[in-house]
Amino acid sequence: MGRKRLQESADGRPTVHTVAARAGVSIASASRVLNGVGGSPETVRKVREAAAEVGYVPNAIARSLQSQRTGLVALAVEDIGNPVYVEMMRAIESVVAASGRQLLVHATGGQIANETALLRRLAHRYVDGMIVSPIRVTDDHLAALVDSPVPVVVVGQLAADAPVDNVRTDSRTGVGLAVDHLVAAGRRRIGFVNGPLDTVPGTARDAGFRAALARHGIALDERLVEVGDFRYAAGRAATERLLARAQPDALVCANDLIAVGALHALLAAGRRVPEDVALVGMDDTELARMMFPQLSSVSLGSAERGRRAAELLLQRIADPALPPRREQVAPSLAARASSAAIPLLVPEPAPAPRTPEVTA
Amino acid sequence: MGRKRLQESADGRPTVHTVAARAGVSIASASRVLNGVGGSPETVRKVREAAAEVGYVPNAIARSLQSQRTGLVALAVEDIGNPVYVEMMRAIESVVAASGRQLLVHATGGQIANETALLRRLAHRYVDGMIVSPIRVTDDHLAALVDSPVPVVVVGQLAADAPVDNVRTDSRTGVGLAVDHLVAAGRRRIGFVNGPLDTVPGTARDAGFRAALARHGIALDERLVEVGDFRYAAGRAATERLLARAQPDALVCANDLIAVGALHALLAAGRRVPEDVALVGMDDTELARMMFPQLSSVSLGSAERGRRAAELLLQRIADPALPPRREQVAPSLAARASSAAIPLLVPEPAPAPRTPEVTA
DNA sequence: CAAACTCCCGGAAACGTTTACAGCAGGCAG
DNA sequence: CTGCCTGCTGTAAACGTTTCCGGGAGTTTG
Repeated sequence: MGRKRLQESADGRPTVHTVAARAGVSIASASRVLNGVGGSPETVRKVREAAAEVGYVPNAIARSLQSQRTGLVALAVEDIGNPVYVEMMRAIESVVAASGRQLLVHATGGQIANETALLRRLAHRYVDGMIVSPIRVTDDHLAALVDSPVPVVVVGQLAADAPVDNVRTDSRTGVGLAVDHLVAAGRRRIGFVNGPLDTVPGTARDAGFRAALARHGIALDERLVEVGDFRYAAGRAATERLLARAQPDALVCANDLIAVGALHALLAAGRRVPEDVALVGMDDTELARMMFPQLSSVSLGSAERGRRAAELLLQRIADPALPPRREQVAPSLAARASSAAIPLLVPEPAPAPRTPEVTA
Repeated sequence: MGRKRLQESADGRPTVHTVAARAGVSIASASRVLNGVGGSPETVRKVREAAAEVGYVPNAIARSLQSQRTGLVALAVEDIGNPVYVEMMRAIESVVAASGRQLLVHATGGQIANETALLRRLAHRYVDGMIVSPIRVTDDHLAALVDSPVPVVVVGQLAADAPVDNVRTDSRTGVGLAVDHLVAAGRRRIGFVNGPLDTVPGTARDAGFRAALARHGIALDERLVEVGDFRYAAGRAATERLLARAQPDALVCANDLIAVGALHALLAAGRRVPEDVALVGMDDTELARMMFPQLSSVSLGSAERGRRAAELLLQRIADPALPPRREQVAPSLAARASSAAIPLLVPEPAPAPRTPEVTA
C-alpha cells in the first residue's frame, strides 16, 4: 500500500523507473546513461550498476512509440517454399541489414484477404516499411497499398498509374526468350505449363507465350497449353494431363517448381529430356541447377529485383516525399542441359552459385 | 499559432484526437466506438464518419504499449533456403494463425551474433513470443534465451537442465535408422556426408553414425566420412572429395540438401543410384520427393516439431508461470527409390504431399 | 414523487520511453 | 566580488492508445 510509485511494469519486469530509483537518480538521467549520452562518471557508474543488478532491458515498443521508428522492415511473399522468393529475400536482407535494420518475412499464402490484413496490421507502425510481392492485385488491395501508413514497395506488375514504388520485370518477353531458344533448336510442338490465369504473372506469361508463337508463325495448339498453380505437385499433374492428349517436343514452364514437376512427369511417361522433349523453366532458381539434367531457365532477375526494391524502400523511408518510382529488370535466358541440342551424359560441373548463366 | 491542441501525429497522420475533435466527442468515446465497445447510435455514427473522412488508422505501436501485446510471433531459423524450415514454418503458421496471431520469420544465417542480436531486439516486446531453432548454442546464447523478456521455445537439442521450453527429435537414432536400412539391404561400405561438427545436429549425427556402424559390427573407414556445411553445393563438393579417395556402396547424408548434392556428384562420377550406391537423406523434405530417383530420407518430423513448438509457445504466452517443458518427436524412415534393392525404371507416382511415408 | 438503476460521456491516468527546458553548482574571466 | 559560461541534473511533457472512474441524464420502481 505505502508504495509511492509503481516502478515495475505490469508483469514485474524492471523499467527505467526501477533502475533510476535504485541508482538514486531521475529517470531522465537513467535514460541518458542507458543511451550513452551524457551523465557524470559517478552517475554513469550508479546507473550501469543498477541496470545490471535488476536485469533491465528496455521496452522496444515504448521506445518506438517515442521515436516513431522500429528498425524493422517486412517482406510479404506468397509462398516461402518457392526458391525464387528465397533468392529475393536474401538480396533484400543484405541491403536492409546494411542499413542497421532487421528483415522479417511473412508468407501470405497468396490469399488476398491475408495480404490485405497484413497491410492493415503490420503496416500500422509495427515496421518502418515493407516490400510486398503480390500475385493477385485487386482495387481494394491497391487502395490499401496506396494509403499505407508506412512506405511500401511492390515487386511485380502494377497498374501504370499506381502511385506506388514498383520494381518489375517483363515476364512476357521472358517467355519469349524461352520460345525463341526452343525454336532456334528446331522445336515446333512447344507446350506451355502455366500457373493460374487469374494471377498477374499467370496472365502475363500466357500472353507472352501466345505472342512468341505468333511471332514465329507457329499456330497455337490449345491442347499443348495446361494450367495448374505455381507449385511442384500441380506442375507435375498439369503436365500429366497435357501428355495424355498431346505430344510436345518442348515445354515451357511458368516457373522452376512447375518445371521440376514437368520433368518428373516426362520421365515417368518414358520421355527423355532433352532428347524427346526439351524443357525450359522460369526464375532461374537454385532448384534449376539442382536437377538432373540441369534445367534451362529464364532468369527474371529475382535477386536484382529484391536488391532494387530494398534500395527504393530505404530511400523512401529516408524521404517520404519522394515521387513514386518504377524500375524494371530485364529477363535473360540461362540455357542448360534440359534444352540442349546435344544431350550430355553426365551433369555439368556445379556452376558458381550466384552468377547468372550465359544468356542467349 | 492559435492551435489549442496538436491533433495530428508528427507526420501529419490523423490520431484518435483528430477523429474525436472532428466528431465533437471526447477521445474516450472515439476510442470506444473505434473498438466497437459502447457508444450511442448517434455517437457511433459521428465517430465512424469522422474516422472515414480523415482516413484514420490506429497506431499499432501505441496500442501495444497499452495492451502489452502485439499479436505477433516470430520464428528464427538459420536458413530459409532449407526446405526443412519451410515445412516447419508452415506447421507453425497454421497453429499461430488459428490463435489470431501473425507469424514473422527471420533468417539468422546461422551466426550466433546475429541470433543473439535478434533475441536482444525482437524479443524486447516487438513480438509476443518466439520460436528459435539454433544450430549452434553457446552459453551466452543460452543465457539470452533463458532471460528473454518474451516467451521462447527452442526447436532442437538443448542442455538437459536448461529451463526453456524445448521440442527436440533424436537425430542420433535417426541416423541409426538409415544405417540399419542400408545394412539390411546388404550394403557394407557405408559413407557419411555430414554438416559442420561444431553444430549441434552435426555432432549428434556423427555420433549416431559411428554408434550404428559399431552396433552392426562394421569397422569405420574414416575415408568414408566427409564434412561440409548443410547446403547443396557443400554436399556435392564433399561427396566429390569422398569419391576421390574411397568406394562407398551407400551414402548417408546429414540432410536432404546434402543428399541432392551427393546424388549429383555420384551421377557426375558415373555411379548409378541406387545400383552402385544407395543414398539416404535426412529431414524427409519435399525436395526428397522431387528428385529422380526419389530420395529415401529419415524423417525428423519437422512439421510435427513445428506444430508442437507453436502449441507450447501459445500455452506459455497464456500462462508464463508454467514450468519449462520438453517434448520429443521420434524419427522414422521413408524408404524410396534411391535406396531400393530393385531399382525402378521410372519415378514412383507422386505421393500425397504431406503424409509421412511408410516407415521401415 | 423520490429513490434506484442504466447508459453514456468526458477527464485523467496509465503503458515505458525520450527529450525540451529550466535550475543549480562550480569554474573562470573581468 | 560579480557575472557568465559549462556541465549535470530533475521535472514534466510528449508519443497515441486504452480504460478507470465519477457525474449527468433519462428511465423504471416502490
